[in-house]
Amino acid sequence: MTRRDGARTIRNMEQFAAASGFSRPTVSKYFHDPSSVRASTRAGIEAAIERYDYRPNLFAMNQNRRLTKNVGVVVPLLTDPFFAEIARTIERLCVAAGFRPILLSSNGETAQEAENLDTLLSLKPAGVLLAPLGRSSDREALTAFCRDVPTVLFDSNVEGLGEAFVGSDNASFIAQTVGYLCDTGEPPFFFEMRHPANPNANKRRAAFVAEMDARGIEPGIHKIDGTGWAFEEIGRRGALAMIDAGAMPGRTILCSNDRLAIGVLAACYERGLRVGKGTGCALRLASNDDHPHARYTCPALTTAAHDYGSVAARAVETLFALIEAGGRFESRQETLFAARLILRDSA
Amino acid sequence: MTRRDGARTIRNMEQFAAASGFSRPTVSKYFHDPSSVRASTRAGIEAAIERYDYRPNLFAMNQNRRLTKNVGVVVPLLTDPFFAEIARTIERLCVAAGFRPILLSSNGETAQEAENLDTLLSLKPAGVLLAPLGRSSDREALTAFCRDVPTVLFDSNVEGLGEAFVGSDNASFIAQTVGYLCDTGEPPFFFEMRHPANPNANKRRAAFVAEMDARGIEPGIHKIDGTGWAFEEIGRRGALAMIDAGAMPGRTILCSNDRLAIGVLAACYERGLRVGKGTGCALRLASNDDHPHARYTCPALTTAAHDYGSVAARAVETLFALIEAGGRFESRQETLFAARLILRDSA
DNA sequence: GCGTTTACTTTACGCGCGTAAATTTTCGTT
DNA sequence: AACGAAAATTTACGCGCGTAAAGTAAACGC
Repeated sequence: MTRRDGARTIRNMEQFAAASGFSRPTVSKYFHDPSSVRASTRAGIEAAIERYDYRPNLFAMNQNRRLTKNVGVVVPLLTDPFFAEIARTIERLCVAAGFRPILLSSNGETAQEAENLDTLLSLKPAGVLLAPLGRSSDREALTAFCRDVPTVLFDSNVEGLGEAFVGSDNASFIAQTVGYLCDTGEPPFFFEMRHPANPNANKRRAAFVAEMDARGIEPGIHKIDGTGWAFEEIGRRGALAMIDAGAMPGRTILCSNDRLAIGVLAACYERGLRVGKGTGCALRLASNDDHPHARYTCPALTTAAHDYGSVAARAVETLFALIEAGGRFESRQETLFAARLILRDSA
Repeated sequence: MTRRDGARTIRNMEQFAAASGFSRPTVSKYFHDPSSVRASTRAGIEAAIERYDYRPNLFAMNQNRRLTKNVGVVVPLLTDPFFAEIARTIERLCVAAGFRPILLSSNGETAQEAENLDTLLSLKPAGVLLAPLGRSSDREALTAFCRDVPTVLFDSNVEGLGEAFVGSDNASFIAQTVGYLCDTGEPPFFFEMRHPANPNANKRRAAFVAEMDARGIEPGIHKIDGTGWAFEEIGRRGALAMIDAGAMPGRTILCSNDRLAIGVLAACYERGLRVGKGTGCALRLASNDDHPHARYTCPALTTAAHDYGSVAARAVETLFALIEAGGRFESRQETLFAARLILRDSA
């Protein structure tokens, strides 16, 4: 016997209703929406819940419901603290709104992402918040999923997918970092992966080129090899190769994202290159994202910060609006939040 | 209408059984355990699954099952990459064994941990892998939960709770780091939080004292203030205070864990103290855990590594054995894995 | 070829709850 | 006090599947 039931006398809603002195349909209605019953009734039922510690069977509840109170949350990589943090915020907001968030990570793998959507499908979620892998997503699978489930994309946009997108304005990130770097010294060159997994990376590169063009400066870009999601290691190796080959295009680096920058910092340290804005420093390094760890690198990373809270809040709000609208919007909404420049010691 | 069903003709197992040419009970049996039907039958059903893309309703399946194929995985803080990584490994193993892992984070909060267990309870899991908060856990709630659900603890042990514990041998961590530091230079002093949230911290301190005693050296311990799970910031502030007060008991630091060490490194950098084993270095710093980030600190962190893989694998194995044993072991099993010393540049 | 085991089918019931329709009770209002 | 609206109750059925029992068909050993 796996489960060892105590002396819990109440086994189902029928018995609970009898014990609490109300009818089962009324109790059912209460559980569906407590505010749908009279205050006195509500108080009575809640007292009975307290007394008997009863909660309806989750599986039976959802079986006959067309849409459940489940909300799927899919992130590309949960071991990345950035996504862990935003997921945590989203979860909180969902719970506060009476929904049950189900957090899934795609672990950077196409197959896992598709599998996650498959899992969600069988959980009949009221809606899904999806941060797609991006380039390596199975577009067909995602499209099919979005046809069946009200979905709001966040973090990474995939054109036309889902009913809405909420994310950060990559141009704003680049404008601020480039602006700061140019105003305080030598213009930066852009450091990124040759084949970035994330669509934001492409937007950032384009924004960088545009921003430099607008300033009449030739945009320098250094592309490094490597695939996958181990960005720190990719950044480190790319930086080591660049340094050792004497191929550094300048002395001010703007990394596409913080995780790459963390790797670059490690490489610089290994090669004895001091990073920072002081006189004894060999180069300046700035980046984008304000990764939870950016505060604790050596030196602390100057970076453009996502508006975490706003992105998470708006994504959740949008999903709820979508659910109430019946799962479809007139047109696909895109919301972008501006970055906030965080000045630290690296540049 | 939220869900927009395509032309899927098969709506339930009845229809699927008819279409596949087998009876519903046989199909039901197949889904419960594919190996329980004849190979030819299995092939036929699988062909039909392929053709009709049918999957049984999750909620209806679990409603009448005493124990589901769900397995709960609860970690104290998912934004900590250490837990994210171990959770990822555990999830993989569960899926491979045909179980459905449900990952929940307690976010460092007592109430959230209790809530997670409550959520799991309603999901009728076959078993649960629980890494408790430790000191701040609601012991009563955990005890009640373990009475109802087969539970294996991991990472943090709580005496007497759950049917088994799988974790790392803190004494082995300390023995290796202390041994190395003592053999290669000045003996270390121990750097830790005054009121650590995690029980492993207490074991490590005790092991440190014992190890130093065994070597006939007075064990120096520096305790810092701070509560919560923002260890990097706590470590940083503690180190800044220590440095600025000139209260550093020595020039070799052994941190209780890597996240504190990361904060200490940041503080040292801010104060211009070079960390490492070279001649120009002001102090050496070693730590415990081999946090995913330890490779990318500046300098890279010398640390004692958890045997991630073994802990995860054994925890999962133990849980499956527990489930097969009917949810109870004769006696509470405790399995500890030794640490592996990772030499990098910080000491 | 027989008997035996194993696998499958038929039949039937139950799980716990959603939910609709019709009826009765309760409440707030004039 | 009377009345209409709101809320609760009664009754009844369905969801999709688990699962037990009894009977039938297929596979196996010798």
